[in-house]
Amino acid sequence: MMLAMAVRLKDIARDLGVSVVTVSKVLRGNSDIGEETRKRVLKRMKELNYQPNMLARGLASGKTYTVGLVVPDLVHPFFAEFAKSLSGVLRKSHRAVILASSEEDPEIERQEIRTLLRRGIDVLLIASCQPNLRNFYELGDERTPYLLFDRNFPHLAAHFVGSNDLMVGEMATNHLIGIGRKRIGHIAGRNTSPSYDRLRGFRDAMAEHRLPVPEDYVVVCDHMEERGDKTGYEAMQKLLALKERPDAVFCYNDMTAIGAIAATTAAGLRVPEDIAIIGCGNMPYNDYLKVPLSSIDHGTAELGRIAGELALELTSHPEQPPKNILVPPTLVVRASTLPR
Amino acid sequence: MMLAMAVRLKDIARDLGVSVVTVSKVLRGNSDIGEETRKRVLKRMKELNYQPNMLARGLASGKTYTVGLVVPDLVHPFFAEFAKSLSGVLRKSHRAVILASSEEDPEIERQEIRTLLRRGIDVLLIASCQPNLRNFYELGDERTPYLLFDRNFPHLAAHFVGSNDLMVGEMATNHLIGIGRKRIGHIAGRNTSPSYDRLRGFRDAMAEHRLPVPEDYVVVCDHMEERGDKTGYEAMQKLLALKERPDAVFCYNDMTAIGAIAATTAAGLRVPEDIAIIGCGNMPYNDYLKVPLSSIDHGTAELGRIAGELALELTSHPEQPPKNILVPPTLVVRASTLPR
DNA sequence: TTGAAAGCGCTAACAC
DNA sequence: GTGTTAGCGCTTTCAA
Repeated sequence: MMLAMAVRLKDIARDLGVSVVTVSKVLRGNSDIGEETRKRVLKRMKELNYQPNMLARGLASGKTYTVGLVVPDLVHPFFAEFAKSLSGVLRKSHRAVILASSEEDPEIERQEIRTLLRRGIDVLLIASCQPNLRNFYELGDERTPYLLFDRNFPHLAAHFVGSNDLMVGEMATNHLIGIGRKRIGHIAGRNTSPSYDRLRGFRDAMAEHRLPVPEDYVVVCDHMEERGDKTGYEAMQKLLALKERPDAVFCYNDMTAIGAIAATTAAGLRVPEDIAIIGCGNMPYNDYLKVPLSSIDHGTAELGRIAGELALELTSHPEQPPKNILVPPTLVVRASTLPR
Repeated sequence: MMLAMAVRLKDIARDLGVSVVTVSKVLRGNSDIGEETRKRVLKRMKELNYQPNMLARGLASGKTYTVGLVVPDLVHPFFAEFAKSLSGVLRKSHRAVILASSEEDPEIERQEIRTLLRRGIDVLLIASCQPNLRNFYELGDERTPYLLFDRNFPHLAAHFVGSNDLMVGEMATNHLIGIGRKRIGHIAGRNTSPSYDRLRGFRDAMAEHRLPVPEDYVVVCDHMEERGDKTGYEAMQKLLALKERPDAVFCYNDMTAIGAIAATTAAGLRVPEDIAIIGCGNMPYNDYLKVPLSSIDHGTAELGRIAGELALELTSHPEQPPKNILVPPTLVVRASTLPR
């Protein structure tokens, strides 16, 4: 088989007796080209199956048609689905996604951001695992626009796309109150805006119904994402050990809730009769669990779509005031929070 | 705040009164540079936080330090975990991953392969959703080495990394036989090498124990990945409708098995007492299901690691005879296949 | 040990 | 409409 070297604009120009610039203009749909020339060029391009070299184009034009994506953990269904939805949007606009996983490690995140910038991405999307803003100073020095998702930094004037986590907390809590529970606990995350906001939503809803939240009814944990079931199990044990234990618990995410349910049944109690439990994320397997798990769905695919569209907009109009897009969540009720 | 333009080799060269070439050599650790010069250059690079422009480097050298990854569905935990593990390996070697999702659509896959090649990746990793070899002809024309994973094409002399799916089928089936089952069915996939191989393993194991496999005991399905639970549910209904229904079923993957269990219990039968069911993939939530699900674990993280290492090797030695690396699976027993 | 020259494949600005 | 010139930031080759 003939192994053809990659075809270049130069080859087409030579074949047709025109200049490289003319060919380049046709390629980019530039209008100041004669109809006849355009046809000949396009024909030859097709014949040779010409594929533009994006490195060269990027170097010359400063636009790479590439988007950088940094997630804390690709295995977490939320980030996987977000990435999938995002890449679908970008594919339609002929953008590629360079993927980086920070493994919830700020130092790796920092390194990955650097690597991405070196590659000349047009825009960066990041769900940062930083507890502070350090990694963003580096970004501040660049002209590359960026967009936060899932995890916000209110003090950073940056674009953000995420679920409305205040509503998540309120919605979950109001649902538990609505099925007649009064002693409601919360297994919370740490150091991320969804953690803060869901907790705040929880407190707001409780306050509104004049229900007390004893200090030890809120268990704050690390590692909600990676081994959430273990985290949830241990957190729930603390709640069960309280003198007056809760009759309902709102868990930061579904895996934590699964662990919490396991701890509850291991202690000889029933879900939802003794303790109702709700999670967040609405994982596809929630229906098939030992106790089908109620959850707050934050519309992951839509988040990915919106983030993709905003990212595209930023590539053409980088200098615009920060947008803050919050997608409202929805409640999905299953057996784990059925009324008594 | 000072917004610095990106630092270039030229800037460092000017500051130090040396040539760009000298700086470039220091950057790449070239040995023919004086110790004194090297130190000065490195110092200045650090001071200015120099980051090489990978586009320019790629264009000039032909090496991009970038790997292309094409998966059929990023949301499937197997591909998500594979991608995570792979990107971990590549990060340590300062390679980036460009991610493309084919959505199980051969035409999208074809487009994505083209896009990746335009970007000058050093090596391509792909779990192809093609039923045939069409998309690979394009690859054959290029000098970019590529490596198949998860899904093999035996007639294509290409590198492959995957689980030993023949063993997967045998292991699952032997386990079901080992707990005393004799009428064993299989819910199978279509058009992919894991489907063929698991089916073959199933048949081999049955034949070895002189157990019959009636034709309608093998239900071949599409869409095992995306909505596997629905697929499994419907396939299981067919098996349940048989005059002599199976007393055990080996399902292509865990989601299918979950659907199969749902269909079984919906029909008023018990798992595992009436029908034992085993899946494949060993998803993290298998422990928490209504019926904890036995499964074959194919060591996804290790597959990703191995694929990453082979990919790196291919970037330095592209022309080597195709390797075929099969990782042996392991059996994980849970309640869904406990002996009566 | 260092650097000048050439070029990777493309685009931007401007002349014709 | 089309082409010329210049250059993106880096590497490669080869001469000094």
